[in-house]
Amino acid sequence: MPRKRRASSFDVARLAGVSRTTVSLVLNNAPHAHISEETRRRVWEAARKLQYFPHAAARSLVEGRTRTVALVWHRGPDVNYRDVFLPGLLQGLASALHAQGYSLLFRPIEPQEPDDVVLELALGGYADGLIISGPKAEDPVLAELVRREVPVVLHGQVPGLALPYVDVDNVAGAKRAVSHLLRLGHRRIAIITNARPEYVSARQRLEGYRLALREAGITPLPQWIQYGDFDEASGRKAMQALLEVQPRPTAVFVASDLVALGALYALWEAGVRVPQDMAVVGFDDLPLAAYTIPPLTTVRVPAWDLGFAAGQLMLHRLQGRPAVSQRLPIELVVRASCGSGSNTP
Amino acid sequence: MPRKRRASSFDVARLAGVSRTTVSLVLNNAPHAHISEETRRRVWEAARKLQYFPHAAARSLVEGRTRTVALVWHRGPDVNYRDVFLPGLLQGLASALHAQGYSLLFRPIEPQEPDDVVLELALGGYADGLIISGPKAEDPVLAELVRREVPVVLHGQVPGLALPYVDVDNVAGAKRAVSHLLRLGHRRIAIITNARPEYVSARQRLEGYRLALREAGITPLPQWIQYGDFDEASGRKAMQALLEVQPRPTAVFVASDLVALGALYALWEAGVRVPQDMAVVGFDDLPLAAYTIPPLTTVRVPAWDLGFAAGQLMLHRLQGRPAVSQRLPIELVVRASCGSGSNTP
DNA sequence: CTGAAAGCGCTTACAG
DNA sequence: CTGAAAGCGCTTACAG
Repeated sequence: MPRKRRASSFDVARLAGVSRTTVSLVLNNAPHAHISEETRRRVWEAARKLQYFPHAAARSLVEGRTRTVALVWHRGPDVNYRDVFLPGLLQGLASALHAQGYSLLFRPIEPQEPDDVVLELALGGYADGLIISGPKAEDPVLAELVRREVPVVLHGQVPGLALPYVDVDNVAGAKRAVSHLLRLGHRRIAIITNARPEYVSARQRLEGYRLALREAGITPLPQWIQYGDFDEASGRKAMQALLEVQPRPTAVFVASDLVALGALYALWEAGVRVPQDMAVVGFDDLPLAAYTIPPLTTVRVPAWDLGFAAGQLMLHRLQGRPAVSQRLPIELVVRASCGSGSNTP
Repeated sequence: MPRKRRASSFDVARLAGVSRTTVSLVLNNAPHAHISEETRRRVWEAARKLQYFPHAAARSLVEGRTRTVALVWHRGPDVNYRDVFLPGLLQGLASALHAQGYSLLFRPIEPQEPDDVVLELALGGYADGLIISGPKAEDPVLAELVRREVPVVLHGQVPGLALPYVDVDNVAGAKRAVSHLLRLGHRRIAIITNARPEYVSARQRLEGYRLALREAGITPLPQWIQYGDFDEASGRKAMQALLEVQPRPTAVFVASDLVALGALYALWEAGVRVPQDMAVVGFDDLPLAAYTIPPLTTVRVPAWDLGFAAGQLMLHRLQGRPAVSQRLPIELVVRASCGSGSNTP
């Protein structure tokens, strides 16, 4: 048995007593090849014995595809925020890809990197398709990729771009959260968004908030609407502003768990009890949400499912099947911070 | 300008009026090639104009290496725990690799997957080397990889294996945390480990705890030592046990922020004030540590640095340079939960 | 049912 | 200083 050198199809062919053609046909389960059971058995046995794996580069070269998909991870102002979802997203994505024999390349892009690097991923034969997370509408690379007919799936929506995407249903999620507060009897319900209004997700979650209030016949006061900026510090500041509003709101929908963490902190500092004096609902359902003080009622964002859906979408695109954008459904996780759940995580 | 078809070195050669050899020599900055400035300029110009990127598979095939490193991410009982560090680790790793033109393949391994898949990564030419996270000492794949001389770097130590690794200095970190509590005047200091004693990191952090106490002339009571199990629930349970101990400890070192989150929760439930009635120090410095109630004093684990160091180690190994294991230094981040920091995050 | 041969797109000795 | 040619390890028509 060879120790260092990897086995080639030639070695397998020799050991099995057949040609390299036959080895390839058997190992790839070629559909139209009529090969005897006995021959197949011998080839598989030889491959196993030699620990033979077809060389990826050789196969890529001849097949004209890499069976690899790249996740393009733009570093930007919201990267810490998205980082929380990266593990789930990556593992869901990998799961979809591996099921079809595809590999996953992870490619973070620093702000100062030239546009070329994304193009190179596709044109240099590093990946057959790109999953792009944190896309920007104005990004010229996106247009260039479309022009070169590179298969692309976006993680997060970009209005005005006809590219397939996966995302959660932000509007429905926010609406669900606020409806829950309304059902608990709250009328003065404020919002702290997850991000500044330039961000699509922030606008959509704000829209869900407005929709829920409108259905209840409530017009939110302008002071009820505060903008978060991805992190805990922004939530603390926004909550401090909210505490000044007269009459004080009795509930807040915070459209991000991280921002909500800062908001809870501000309430604790101010001696305002949650949920008695102020009910709080978050968005994301990070693992920590079950252990905030008190535990946070929140809207679950299924990171793994998003990754899996993105992978499926890409595989469909790569196989020429219709690739339709996915807006994944959300779910409200009721804990103690809204006043209707239990205090036990 | 071609739209769909990617340019090949042939296209570049024709446009620049030279041979494909010259194109390759120029674009790769071949050291011994004496080529006129004018020719170089023409080649670069043609490559730029055609958006030419050498085909990765073709290059891999001829060079006999992929310029790709795979991160092997074993899913196991501690995966949620390690997931918290994945974004930092990945991005640090990618940063080290990209600086040298290497790509990063992400490969999660599910528990039921056969051992072959890790071997295939190397023998099938998917990667030149493997970074293995969450390695197990008994893993037969590890031995096989060594036997086949596959370059491997471990994330986390495995005693008895002569493979290069990167890790934090768990002993020093724990010792530092406990020394801080001693300096604040605490004598009855308990510990909740990050994991069960089978885990190397749990044993090392416990050792740091013992070392610090010994230096202060204190012998810990057996009841002071509780084992966490990666998650918040285990921290809550361990803290509840600790609250029964008489006389009650005045401080706890919780060797994981996630576990500490559960411990803080148990203290809140029991009406025990932090830090007045019980000082708490964590380990990891997750982003949320600054916003627990009260903010958590903790030992920082530099995830990005660990990834970067792992990448560097691998590159050294791949270039035949000495690859020496790295134990990264730690740092104590003082906040409010220990009683000596400020309450402002 | 199986084999000999071409070719995927590069890099690299080797000639000139 | 530059070009013609071999070869990396596969897959796939094409013969037989």
